[in-house]
Amino acid sequence: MAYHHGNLKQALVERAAEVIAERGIEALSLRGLARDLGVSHAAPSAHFADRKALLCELAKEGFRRSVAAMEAGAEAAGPDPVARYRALGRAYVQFARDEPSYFRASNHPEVRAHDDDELRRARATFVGTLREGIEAAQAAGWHPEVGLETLLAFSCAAAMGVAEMLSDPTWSATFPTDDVDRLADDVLDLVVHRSRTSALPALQDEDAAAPEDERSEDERKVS
Amino acid sequence: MAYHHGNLKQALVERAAEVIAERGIEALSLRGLARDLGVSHAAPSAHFADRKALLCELAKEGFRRSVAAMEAGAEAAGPDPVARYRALGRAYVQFARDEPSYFRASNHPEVRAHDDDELRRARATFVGTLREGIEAAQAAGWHPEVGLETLLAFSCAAAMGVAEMLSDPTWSATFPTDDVDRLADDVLDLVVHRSRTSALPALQDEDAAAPEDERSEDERKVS
DNA sequence: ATGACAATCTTGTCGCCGTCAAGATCCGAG
DNA sequence: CTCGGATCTTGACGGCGACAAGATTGTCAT
Repeated sequence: MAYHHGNLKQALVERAAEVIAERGIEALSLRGLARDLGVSHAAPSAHFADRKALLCELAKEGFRRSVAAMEAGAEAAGPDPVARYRALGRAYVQFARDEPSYFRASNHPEVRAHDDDELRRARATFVGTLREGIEAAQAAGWHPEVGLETLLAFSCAAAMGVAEMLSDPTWSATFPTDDVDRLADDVLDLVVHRSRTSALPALQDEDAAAPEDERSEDERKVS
Repeated sequence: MAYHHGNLKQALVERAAEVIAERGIEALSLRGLARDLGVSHAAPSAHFADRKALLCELAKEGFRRSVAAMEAGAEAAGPDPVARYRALGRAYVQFARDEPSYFRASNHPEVRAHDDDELRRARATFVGTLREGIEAAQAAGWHPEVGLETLLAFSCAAAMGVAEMLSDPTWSATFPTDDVDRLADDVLDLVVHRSRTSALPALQDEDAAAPEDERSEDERKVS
């Protein structure tokens, strides 16, 4: 058996993701990881100064992956800026459910409080991705009456909230929902909901770009 | 000095809230609390089986206080159901900023995973408060085109997200905002944003309960 | 080759913490 | 008055984070 593990750092991160997925962040311990990987109890300290540093690494990877997922989702959504913006949120929710470990690490309060430049940059990249999507959507007529910063805060809050709820079995149990995907889409529709001052053409409508007149739309309501 | 502390249980909860506010949930330890209160290291075990039970108690108290704050906020908002619904969210955000300890305890992932009937009931009461507000608002014409469960999930997610962001200095730092109250109100306006299919009369109007005619409303929009 | 050097890993230790067990003290019901 | 339950103390055990000192390995200049 080799004295050197070879790639202990990456192995630690990967095993940590497994442990978090199985038993939660609180159950994560450097000693436990070392035991799982067959190295001595202090081996991780060569790669991570402390427990927080490991979680921080997970969180950074989480931001990277979520940004990648969001950009891929936007790309798959086609050219319409509002559809792309909506796809950002959809991809983020999907990411939270696909990779709960990295998602939870990114949003854990203990990690949030951790002061780390690289982490801050990763978080800023994430927010920047959202911001670009909002700017493009707004330039296309989405919510022109609201400031960018307000839309950004709203989008972040909504994305976090929806992702948190739908990726957490405890919350899912509170809402009796069999089809989580459907619920996610319905909630996202509310988030993206066009403002009445918006000059956007309807999604599956051909045109009717009447900027101030929306009476025809009011008709088809309640059913 | 009395052998009995007198009201150790409540003292533990209160001191725990202080510690959380000062140094975060992770810095909370039963032994530390016992030290602060001048009792032996195992004294807390008479009132709380383990650390989770203490956090769980904090969380329950948090749900109670947030519900009380929300009901008070709704009461102060007057009779209009949509205004009352909006006040629920406003009060919850305010609660998160006024009592960060109880708020954080209620939403901490470690506590969420804790299986406790009383906690579940407290959480259900919280969700129920929101649900009633939504039902009333929807009965008054707010978002008639969306299902109640969808609106509930959206409201919960938005409330959580906004409260989480605006009560956390790390997130506040990401958005350069001098006036948090203003931002909270603007974001909440987006959450409550009337649907274009809504038959609601305007907020500060006297009556005009025309059920099918809302052209006059479209004129004076958001401002 | 060889020796310096940094990276990596091991072993040992310390103190804090959660948790359990056993016993002491207090208080009220009978 | 005594009995029992609630409350608190003392003591002990193991797990964990953190630090220090030393062993092992690969690299690189000489």
